[in-house]
Amino acid sequence: MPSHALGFAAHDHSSCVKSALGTALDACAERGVQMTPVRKRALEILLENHSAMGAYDVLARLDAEGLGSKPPVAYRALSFLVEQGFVHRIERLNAFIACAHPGDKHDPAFMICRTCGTVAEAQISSATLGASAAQSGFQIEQTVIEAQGLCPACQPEGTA
Amino acid sequence: MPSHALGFAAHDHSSCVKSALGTALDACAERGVQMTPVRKRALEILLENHSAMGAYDVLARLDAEGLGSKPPVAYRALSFLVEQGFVHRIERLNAFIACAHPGDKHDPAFMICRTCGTVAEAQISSATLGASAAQSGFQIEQTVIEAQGLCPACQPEGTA
DNA sequence: CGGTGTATGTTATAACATAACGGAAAGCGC
DNA sequence: GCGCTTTCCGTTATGTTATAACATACACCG
Repeated sequence: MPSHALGFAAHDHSSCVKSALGTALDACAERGVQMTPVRKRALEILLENHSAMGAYDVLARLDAEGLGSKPPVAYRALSFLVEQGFVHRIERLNAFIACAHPGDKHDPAFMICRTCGTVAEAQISSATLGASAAQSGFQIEQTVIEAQGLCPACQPEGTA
Repeated sequence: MPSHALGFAAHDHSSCVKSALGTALDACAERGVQMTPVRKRALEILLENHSAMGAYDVLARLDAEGLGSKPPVAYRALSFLVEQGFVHRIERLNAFIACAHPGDKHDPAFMICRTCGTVAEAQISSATLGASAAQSGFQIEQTVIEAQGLCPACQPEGTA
C-alpha cells in the first residue's frame, strides 16, 4: 500500500478522517438519510485507507468486523456513499475512494499513478466538455474524468 | 440496439465503415503491425454496429463466424485495436466502441446516454486537466473523459 | 396491532477479465 | 531447407467484479 497519500503531499491524517466523517454525518442529518453502522464503517474504512479500494477489499474489512460478508452488503453501502457524494467511484480501477472535499457536490477528476496506484482528486471544471455537449444537444448529468500517469514520487529522477 | 448512431446525427454508414477500415489498414502497414483476420473482423463488427459493445458481445459475433469462441480471443483482438487507437474502451460501460476519427491518436471523450445507451465521441481538449496536473507534478499519460446524461432523442419533449 | 418504508441478510448467478501453457504460422539469417 | 525467433492463436482454468431476486428485521406511525 502506498501509505496514505492525499493529493501527493503529506498531511494530518487522523484529523482529516474525523473532519470528513463529521461532514458526512451532518450532511445525512440535513438530508434526512441514514448513516447506518455498515455505511458509516465503510466510509471510515475508505477514509482511513485513503486510497482507492475495490468493493471486495472493503467487504473483507467489514466481514472481519462482523458487519456483513456478502457482496451486496458492500455494494449497497458503497452505492449509498457515492449517491451522497462522500465517496467517488474510479471507473478505470473498478474501485472506490473517499471524497477529498465532501460537503459540496461536484463532479470529480482524478489522477491515477500507473506505478504505485495512488489516486489524487483534482480540482477542475468540465467547462470544455460542457461546450462540446451543448453543441450536439447532449444534456450532461454527470462526468467522469480520470487521468493516468506518474505521480511525482514515481517519476524517474530528472524527468519531472 | 439504438440503430447505428454516430454522434447523434444520421450519416452514410456503409461509407464510414469502409473509410475507417481503410485508415486502419493503412496505419497498420505504416507501423509494421499485423491486421490479422480476427482483429480485422473485430474492428468491422464494432464499426458496423456503431455503438458500444461488450467484449463478450464481440466474441459472440466472432464465434458465430468461426473466428474464435474463448474470451482471450476477443480480449486480445480488442487490446490490439485499442493500442493502435482504432477502438476506444468506455470504462464506465466496460465496453468498446470504434473510434469516430482514427488516424490521429488522441485521448477520447464520450457522451453516454443514460436511457438508450448511445455513445458519441466528443472533441475536447484536456487542457484544464493538464494545468491541474502540472501544479501537483503529476505526469499525465492518458485521460479518460466520460459524461453521462441524455442524448437529444431521449430528452423529454420541451426539455431540450 | 397492522401497514409502510427502509435497510439488511442470503442465495445464486451474471458479467467481465486474465494467467498460463501449448501449438501454428510467418519471417529471417545462413 | 533448416533452425531460430517472434507473433499470433486455441484452450483450459480461474479470478474478479457486480447484481437479481427473495426473505427478514426493524422503526415509525396511525
